[in-house]
Amino acid sequence: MTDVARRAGVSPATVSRILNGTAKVADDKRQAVLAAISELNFAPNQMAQSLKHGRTMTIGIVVQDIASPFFDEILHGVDDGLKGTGYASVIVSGHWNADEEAERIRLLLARKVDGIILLTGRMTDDTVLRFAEQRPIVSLGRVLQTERAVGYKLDNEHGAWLAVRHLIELGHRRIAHLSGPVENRDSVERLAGYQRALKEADIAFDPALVVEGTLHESGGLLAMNRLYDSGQPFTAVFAVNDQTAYGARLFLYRKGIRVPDDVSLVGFDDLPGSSYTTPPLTTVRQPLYVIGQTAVQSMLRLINGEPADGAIPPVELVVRETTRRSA
Amino acid sequence: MTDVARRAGVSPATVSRILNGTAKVADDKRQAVLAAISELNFAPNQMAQSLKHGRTMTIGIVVQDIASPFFDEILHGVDDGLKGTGYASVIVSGHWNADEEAERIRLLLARKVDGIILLTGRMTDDTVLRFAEQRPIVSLGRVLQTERAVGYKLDNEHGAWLAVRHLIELGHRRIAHLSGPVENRDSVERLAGYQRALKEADIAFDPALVVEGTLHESGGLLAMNRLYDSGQPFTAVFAVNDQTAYGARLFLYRKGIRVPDDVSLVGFDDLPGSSYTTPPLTTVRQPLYVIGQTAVQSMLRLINGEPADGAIPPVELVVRETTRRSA
DNA sequence: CTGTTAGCGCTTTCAC
DNA sequence: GTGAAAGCGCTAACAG
Repeated sequence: MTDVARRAGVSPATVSRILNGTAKVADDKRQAVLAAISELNFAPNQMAQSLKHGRTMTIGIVVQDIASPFFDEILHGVDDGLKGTGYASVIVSGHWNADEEAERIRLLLARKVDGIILLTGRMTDDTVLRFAEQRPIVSLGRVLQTERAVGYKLDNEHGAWLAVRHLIELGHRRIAHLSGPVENRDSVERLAGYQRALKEADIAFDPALVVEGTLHESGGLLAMNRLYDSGQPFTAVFAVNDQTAYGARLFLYRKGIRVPDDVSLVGFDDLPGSSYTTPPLTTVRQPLYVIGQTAVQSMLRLINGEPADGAIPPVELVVRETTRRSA
Repeated sequence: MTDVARRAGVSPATVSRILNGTAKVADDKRQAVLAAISELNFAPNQMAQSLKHGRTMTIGIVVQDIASPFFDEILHGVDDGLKGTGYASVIVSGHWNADEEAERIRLLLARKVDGIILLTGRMTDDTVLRFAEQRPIVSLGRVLQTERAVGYKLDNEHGAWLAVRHLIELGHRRIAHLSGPVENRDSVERLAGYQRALKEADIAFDPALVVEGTLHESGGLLAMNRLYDSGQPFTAVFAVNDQTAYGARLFLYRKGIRVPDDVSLVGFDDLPGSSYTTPPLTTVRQPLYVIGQTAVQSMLRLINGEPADGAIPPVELVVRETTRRSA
């Protein structure tokens, strides 16, 4: 910048003023500076600007798994939300581990990100709130509402209830559930929704019909395998998420059990791939992309000291082709 | 840091020395400083360090689509490769558009990233080389080998050849190809591999059997639809990538055409989801994860002024359950 | 309107 | 071994 100033015969301050439109500058000097800038191919050092201003124009995103279609779709929304704002994002992964998550957040804090978007995870709300003292935090998967932290929560219980009620309306009574790990909040909430739907239909809850998976395809396959081996009769399966459903689907295929002719299958998430499975998966849609966008908007408000609410569209049932009336 | 120094009764310089192990410090002072650090919950401002050192410990990653399983898997490798190196990544998307790509790179450059990893894209090699004058660049999908830039290239032609030869060995003669956009290098190389395999087997190339898709599921479905409507007989389909194959698979399902009983299907990429399609997809495996890791390692070498080669494992055919002997 | 000056938080000679 | 001082590239307050 000093070079530019010298070349244009002005002071660095003037160059700065022109760059930022901070004050009026005589036209001839402006031209000279602009010329010098392009000749020198100059671009301001954002790092120095950040040091000065105390803001890095960077926001940190904590996902749990960087190669998951679930987080991907949210990141897509985040990316689009950030577009044109001048902010960039640095993405780190907590790998579903509270300690690692905290570690990564400290990393982001050391980098002086202007805010942190936390996509689910295993940390306690207290820990999150403590971090929020340093930087504003927007978090998915928890209910938070302070000056420095807001949280969004999907209605997992309701979503699961929608899915199971759909199955019940189709005449199914023996409805199995491939659940997620008990440590996972979303999973237990979905289990609760499953149970409520059964109860409302006066169907007795049978623990033998609930098998725990891992939220991944492989876990879904294994869980389905165990359910099958248990010999329990069932005509429908509600999987805790789409990936679990994919795994279950494969097991069923291997056994020659047709979907939906022999058993109906419902997932949860509506991942992008779910409209292209064979057959396309009936599932509960989470507005992943919108969640990402909304999180960014809230973050921007928080950064500017404005209040942020946290309204996202509700979950909804998407009926495709893996469910049908019970024989 | 000044606070820490004051509290410990030493100079800021000493604190710095302890933090970085730059020089020997008396043990009592060291204890005092360490104590002060933890009492004040102090962490050095990376921004200031960067300003001083001229390196940000950040590397920029340019993908083309942030919600694609293909880039995701590479990013996964990148993320793991970065682990423990002190570097963080900022990911931006070029959306398969040369101008946008250049724009994003300029953004990264303004942020003073220490290097840029370019995952495919539409920019010319010349443009890349010009950017490489400013920061080291590792690029996927092009052949580059200079002091400041290295490139990796998958053997698309060979991969496609493997896929089609497999089909031919199974007795197929009428093998259709769902291709990608002609602007896409990878796609035309795969088309070339398809043609070479046919030629080697003395099967005449029939342009009517090649239909262009978009590299996405929807394009695969449409392309398959057009092929079907054309009335051309075929017993096997080689799709330019897995996503195209997924789309094709769905169309076939809708028409009641069985895979692999009625038609065989091969993809390209071996996305994580491809082992869980119904049935699991035969495809050409690209070592996506390893590519990501390798790119990081090369970047780190480049940054340190060391030479970097660019060796990645070869593509290989993964035979699963969508191909079978022609009737 | 514009130049001078100070300082963001850290590291690194250079003396002592 | 340790402190004082200068400086990374920029911006903002203060004079003029």
